[in-house]
Amino acid sequence: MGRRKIKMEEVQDTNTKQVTFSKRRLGLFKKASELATLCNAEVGIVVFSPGNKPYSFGKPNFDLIAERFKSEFEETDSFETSSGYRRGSRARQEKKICKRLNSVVEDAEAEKKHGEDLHNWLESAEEDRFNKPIDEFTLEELKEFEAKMKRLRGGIQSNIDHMQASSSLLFLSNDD
Amino acid sequence: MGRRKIKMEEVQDTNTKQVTFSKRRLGLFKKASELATLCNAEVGIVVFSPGNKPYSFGKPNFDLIAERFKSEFEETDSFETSSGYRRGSRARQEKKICKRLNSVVEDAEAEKKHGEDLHNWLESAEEDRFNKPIDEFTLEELKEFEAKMKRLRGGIQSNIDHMQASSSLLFLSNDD
DNA sequence: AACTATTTATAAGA
DNA sequence: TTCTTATAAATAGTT
Repeated sequence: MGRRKIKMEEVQDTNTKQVTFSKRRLGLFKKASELATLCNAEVGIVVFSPGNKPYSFGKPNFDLIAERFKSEFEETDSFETSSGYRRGSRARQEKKICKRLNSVVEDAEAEKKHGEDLHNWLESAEEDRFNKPIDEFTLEELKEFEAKMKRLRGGIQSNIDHMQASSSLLFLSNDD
Repeated sequence: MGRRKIKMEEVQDTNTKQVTFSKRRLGLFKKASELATLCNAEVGIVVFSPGNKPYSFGKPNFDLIAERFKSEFEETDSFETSSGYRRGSRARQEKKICKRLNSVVEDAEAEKKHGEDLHNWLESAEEDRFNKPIDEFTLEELKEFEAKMKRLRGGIQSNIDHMQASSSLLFLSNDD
C-alpha cells in the first residue's frame, strides 16, 4: 500500500516503526469511524504503542462503549444507566452467552464438514492418479482446491472471532 | 474505494448496510492485526453491529488488553458497580470457564497457523508446477498433504470438543 | 461468494 | 517532521 510491498513482520528500524505506527493508528481510527457512521455501529478501540502509551478511539464515545460492553453481563436490577439502557438479569445474560457458544459449536461442526468434503475430494483425486494414464493434477484441480482451502480457513478465522468475542464478554463479567 | 465514492452517512438500504458492515468489520480487524504485528503494539477492538451483536478483536489476546484497559478505566472513573452483592463460587466457576475459553481461542489460533502453513505449502507446490519440466505431483507430495490435512481436521474436531465442554459448563452454571 | 473498477491507504522519498 | 507520489490494498457496486 505504498511504494513497495512490505513483509508482515515487526519493522526493525525504530524510526520507521514509529512513523508506521502513527500513520496506521490514524488510518485504523479513520476506518473505525467510517464503520460506525456508515453502519450505525458502535466501535471502541484501545491501542498500546510499542512505548506503552495508550491511545483510544470510540464512537459514539469510548467510555460509553466500554461501559456498555462491561455492563452487558453485569447484574443491574436496581438501577439503570443514564442512557436509559436497561440490563437484564444475570441468568438471562448467561443464557445469551450460552446461545452464542452453541452457535459457535454449530459453526465448528459446519467447518468439520467442509474439512471432510475436502478430504473426500482429495481422496477421489488421489484415486484418479492411479486410474489415469497421465499422472498429474490439472491447474483447474489446483484452483478448485485453493478455493476450498480458502473457505476452510475463512471458517476457522470466523470461529476464532466468535470465540474471542464470547471469551471477552465472559471475562469482563468477572470483575468481583 | 469501490466502484464509486459513497457519502459518509448511514447506509439506508438494510441489506447493503449489512454487507458493508461485514466487509468493513473484517477490514478493520485486519488493519488492527497489521498494526499490532508491524509495530509490536497491542490492539483491542469492540464493535456492536446495528443488530447489537458484539464482535471483538484483540492482539496479542483480547483479554490481556481488556484487563489493561479495565484497570485504566476504573482508575479514572468513579462509577461504582453494585457493591455488596456477593458472587463467591460462581465467580470462581466463571473464571474457570473463562480460562477454558481462552485456551480454546489459543488452539484455534494454532489451527489457523496450520491452515496457513498448508496454504504456503500448496502455493509453493503450485509454483513448482510452472518451474518443473514435468507437470505433476509426486505421490510423496500427496501423502505429505494428506498428513497435513489430517492434522488440520483433527485440530478442528478438538476445538469442537473444547467448545462443547465450555458450553455445557456455562449451561450448568445457569441455575440461579 | 466472487469479481473488478475505483477509491483509499500508505511506504518511500523529498 | 510534514508533504508528495507511486504503488499496494480495500471495497462499492455488480454478477
